[in-house]
Order: sequence, then C-alpha cells, then structure tokens
Amino acid sequence: MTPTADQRRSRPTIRDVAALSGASLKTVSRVVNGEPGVSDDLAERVRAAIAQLGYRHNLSASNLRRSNGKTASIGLLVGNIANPFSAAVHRAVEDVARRHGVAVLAGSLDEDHERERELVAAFSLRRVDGLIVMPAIGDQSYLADERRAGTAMVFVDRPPTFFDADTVLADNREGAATATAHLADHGHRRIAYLGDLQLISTAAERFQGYTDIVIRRGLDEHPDLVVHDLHDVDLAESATHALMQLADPPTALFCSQNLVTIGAIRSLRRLGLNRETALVGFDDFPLADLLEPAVTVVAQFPAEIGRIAAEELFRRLGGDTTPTRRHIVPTALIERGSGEIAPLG
Amino acid sequence: MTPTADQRRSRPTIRDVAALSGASLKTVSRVVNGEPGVSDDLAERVRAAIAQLGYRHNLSASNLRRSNGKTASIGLLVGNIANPFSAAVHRAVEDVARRHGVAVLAGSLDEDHERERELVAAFSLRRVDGLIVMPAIGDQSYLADERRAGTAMVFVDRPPTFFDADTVLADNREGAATATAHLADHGHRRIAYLGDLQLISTAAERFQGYTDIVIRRGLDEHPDLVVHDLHDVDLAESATHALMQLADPPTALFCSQNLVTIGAIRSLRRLGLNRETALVGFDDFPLADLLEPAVTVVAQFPAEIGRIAAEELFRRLGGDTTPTRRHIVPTALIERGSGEIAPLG
DNA sequence: CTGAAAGCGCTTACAG
DNA sequence: CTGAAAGCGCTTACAG
Repeated sequence: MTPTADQRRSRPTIRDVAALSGASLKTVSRVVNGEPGVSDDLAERVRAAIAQLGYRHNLSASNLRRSNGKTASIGLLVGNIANPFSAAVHRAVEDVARRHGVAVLAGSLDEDHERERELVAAFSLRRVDGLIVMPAIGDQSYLADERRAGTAMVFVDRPPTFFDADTVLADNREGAATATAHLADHGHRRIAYLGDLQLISTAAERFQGYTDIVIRRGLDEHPDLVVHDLHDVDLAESATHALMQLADPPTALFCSQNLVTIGAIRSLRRLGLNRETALVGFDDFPLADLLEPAVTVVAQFPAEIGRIAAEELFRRLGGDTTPTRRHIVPTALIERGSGEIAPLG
Repeated sequence: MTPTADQRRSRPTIRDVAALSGASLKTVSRVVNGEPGVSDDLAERVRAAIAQLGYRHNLSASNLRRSNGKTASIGLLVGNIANPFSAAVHRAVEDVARRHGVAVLAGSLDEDHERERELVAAFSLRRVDGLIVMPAIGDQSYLADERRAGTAMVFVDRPPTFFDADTVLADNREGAATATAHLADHGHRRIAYLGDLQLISTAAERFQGYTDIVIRRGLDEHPDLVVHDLHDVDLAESATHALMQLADPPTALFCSQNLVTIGAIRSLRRLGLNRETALVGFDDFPLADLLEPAVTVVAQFPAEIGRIAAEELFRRLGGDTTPTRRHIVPTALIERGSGEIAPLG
C-alpha cells in the first residue's frame, strides 16, 4: 500500500483533497476560496475531505499565481518592541490589520540604521504588502526600490528623510511649547530642557517648542539650562544631578522624553528636591499618577497614531493614489501635580 | 519597444536577472543562494544585474520548491502585545529569531480562545516554521493537526491543556510561597490573597503557593481573605477596598499579578493605608521602586522566559526529537519596602 | 456547474 | 563550471 497524505508527515495538498473528494483541483480551489459555481453536493464532499485530511491552504503558493499577489501580511518597524510607546503603536496596528485579515511582522530597530535596512530587506524577501516604519536616525532614500516594487509605506512618530511618504506624527513642537508655557504660567523663569539625541527629529521638534516659549516669554536663557543627547535613564539622572548643583539651578524641568523623565525624577528624589522642583514630561507613562508628586505630562496617543497609520496604509493598499499626507495627532497636557509646583521664594 | 522589467511596476524576477547578465536561471539561483560552483566572472555579472534591477529574491517561491520548505518565519501568540510582560517575551524571542535569520509574526489573544484558534490558522496559512504560544484559557488539543504537519511548538508562561509540548514557565507556586512566607516572616498572620481568574493556570499555581504557606505556618484562614477572578485594575481596587473595610482586615496583601498589585496600591493610597499595610506583588513592574513605599515584588524574568522558549523552538527546528521538556525559570524576591512593613500593634 | 492545461518564481535532479 | 527540463501548490484563462 502506498502511503496516503494523512499518513505521511507532510501537509496534505489541494491535490490530496481533490483525490479524496473526487473533484478536480479547480473545484477544490473554488471551494477553498469561496468562489461561486460549485454545486452544494460537490462543495460538501470537498469540505468533508478538507476536514478529514486537516488540509490547510497554502497562502504562498496561492499568491504566486494570483494576479494581485497580496501576501496579506505587513511589516512593522519600531524603535523597540518592548518599549511602551512602540508596543501601543503595535497593538493598534494589529487591531486594524486583524480587521483586514492581515498578519503583522514586527521588528526592533534600536536606533540602528543598518538594522532598519536589514529588517526592510527581510520583510521584502517575504513580500509584505506594506510597511509601517518608525525610522531610525539616518535617511530612508533606500526605500525607493521597495516602493517602486509596489510596497505601500507609512511612517509613524518620525518623518522619513530624503523620502516622501504618508506620515503620522504627534504634535511635538506644540506639545513641548504647551509644557514649557505651563511651567512659565506657574511662575518659573529658569526652566531647564532635558532632551534626547539631537539627531532624532522628535527631539529636535520638542526643543523647538521649548525654545519658542523661552523666547516668546523672555525666560532665562543660559547654555547650562539646555542638555541634549540623553538617550537613557542613567544619562538623564546624572545630567539632572549636575543641573541641580549649578550656582543658580533651574526651578523647573521640561523632560522631552519618557526615559529622561524617569531619570530626572530619580535624581530629584535622591536630592530630596522632588517636591520643590517643578517637572513636566513629554509622553505619558504607567503609574505617573501614583508617584509623589504625581507627574504632569504632555501625553501622546500612541494607540491613535498606530491606528491612523494602519488605516492610512490600508487606504493605500486599497488603491488610493492621492498625494502624500501628513497627519498630526494632538497632544494633551495632563496636570497631576509635579507641573504645578511654584518656584521657591 | 517592449517594456523591460525595471520599467514595469512589478518586481524583477530571477528571469530578468538571467536575461540581463546572460546567465541561466540556475546560475542566478546559485549566486543568490551562495552556492558554490560559479566562476567569479559570471557571479560578478549576475551580482551587477541584481543591483541594477533592484532584484529581490522571492522567499515564498523559493520555498515552494525547496525540499525543507522552511519559511524562516515563526509565529508568537501572547496575551497582549502591549502588556509589558508579553512585550518583554516578544523582544527576547525577536533577538533569538534574528540570529537565525527568522522573522516573527505576532498577535494578541486577549484571553480569547477563539482568537487563539484564528491566529494559529492565520499563521498556519502562512506556513510559519514554528509557534511560541502563551495560551488563552481553553484547551490546545486542536493543535495536533498543526504539529502533525511539522510545525514546531513551544509554550510560554502557561502550560498547554490536553496537549503535550515543550513549555517554559516561571516558578509560580514557589514564587508565591516565597512572597507569602516573606510576609509571615515580618509578623503577619492575616494575609489576604488577591488573584486573577482561577481558570488561568498561573493564578491557580500562585494560589497554591500562598495556600502552602498559610497551612505550613498556621496563618489565619478565612474565606474573606481570599479573592479570586480580579482580571483588571478596577476590580482589584474595589476588592481591596472591600477587604480593608472588614471588621478584622488583613495586615498584609499578596497580589498575584501586576494589574492586581496596581489596583491594590491605588486602593490603599486612597484609604491612606499604604504605609501601614504590607504588600508583595507577583511580577515586577516599571517604577515599582519609585512608589512610596517602594513595592516589594516577586520578579519573573520574561526576557529569560522568552529567550529559553525561542532557543527551545530552534532546537526543535534543528531536528531535536528528544522527549518534551519543561523549563522552570526561578523567580526572585526583590525587597523594596512595602513587603517589610510590620503589622500594627 | 466542472475540469484540463499552462504558468506564477523559484529549486531539484540531471546532464553535459 | 553551466544550464535545460520538470515540478513545488496553487490560480488563471479557457473550454466544455
């Protein structure tokens, strides 16, 4: 006896289903794809064979011949999958993709341009229909080939460099201005800026927003009050420590990013200054309301950013060829206490 | 003039590369796959053509004919991609997969068994080589077909039900016992248990660990001290509130899960009891050290769990057919303050 | 309503 | 070292 499909370890194919049900390949294909024009009787026999064999359609093989060639999968490139902002974007993208029957491949860039190119290549090899990219520092002109091949693309959180594509951004400059103005409104004139790598566009935008208010309100300007390139908690903590040792220390801090905010809080705690130094952070974080004082932040809405980006991508995949768009998602100031501390004296 | 490959919008194929370089399909295939036996000269011409055309290998087509049939992609199913525990597992899996040149498809289950089946089907359709699953409540016997078809599988965080497969778990029972014993060591006899859905195996294990110590140490046993089925922050908060209104309230709380811990803390804060009620949480969380009091926890190591699971999966994909294994990853008590509060009086 | 032949982009199994 | 033919699992484009 020759082995039948379900005795072998390999997967049953459409051929096995055809043999068992006594239908042709094409008829099985029709049933599997829900195409009309198969008698109820035959369709039922085919379905029974599918169930009996545990047949599972091969999407890749199907796509190879199919004219539209969609793989029903998209790629998502974020800073770091384990980071709450990226994770919230990811979840929102997943939810939209799911409604479209599309699977999501995801990868972390760790601010590494080489890694970005590798991941794009890896996803391209797998013929993703589209890409949602939170780009690393570096330019995106290399994506031209990819787009020419028909891959849809949307950028999130940061705009692409030397490349034009749909982009969904938080209102970084405005949000930072709001944070800084809020501190000024509470009487602060020496407001420090603690920011991430200057090469990151969001950091640059947030610094602009801070500067806008410093100039407009005539606040104290001093090079010591501005610290850039704080990319992790430890750097932020020591920078804050140094800042508070100045002869004339700031009375308020604007922290342009999550990890910076946490580093600054650690430092203020250690110095016992957390109840007298005002602080506003850019980007909300879990438990910000349970710290003492609770932390005032400019919240971004990563889930909203992810959702819009995914919808934009599917609009493009649906054939929309209108000019490139840029969505700006507003931020919101959440007053919790740390930003409402008045300057001493 | 007929359009050439790079003028059309579609992707160039191996055929276009062959035509441009003057080599045969097979030779181009050899170069693309790094197979030996191509003269330097020809290989160089092929590479030049690839670069000029922006040719990108089609992994699906390649796999269709290839004997091993590997898609170099795996699927990861977690509770919720946006949850820190799941996200940490995901990142660890990504890092291992990356070293193997494998891409990761990920999806969230939201404790929904139907969703689990849908995602497995969606990933199966895409012929993932393996699956790493943090299963939802419900049984996993439906995976038998999938495994017969050759898909490797590893379970994380929770064991599969009615299905045997490699599994990587935290030491839930032991960790919960350690937490409870720690509270007893600090003089507590009325220790409440606040837990997640009893149907979740980790919750059941943790309750066992709590019970082990209650019995061994002869601690107070009262039905009011045990609250199950707290699946979110709000439920945990109100359950804690009710607990503290008892005629004889607990002097210490063991919170068997992250969100429960946070809900309990919110409640204690609101009641002004956070500095006099001892609390140990299962599973660490960001900023636990910055709360007041800082939160003592039994830490799990999700990155470690994810890494071991991924390595296990690749071991199986590499052909290992030894019997199913179960890895237990130890937990660690981190004393930060909340767990070291002595009972009043 | 049903199916036989050709072909998607690639690799296998050969032959030179 | 190099390549022509057949075939992977499916769909397209036809024909009945």
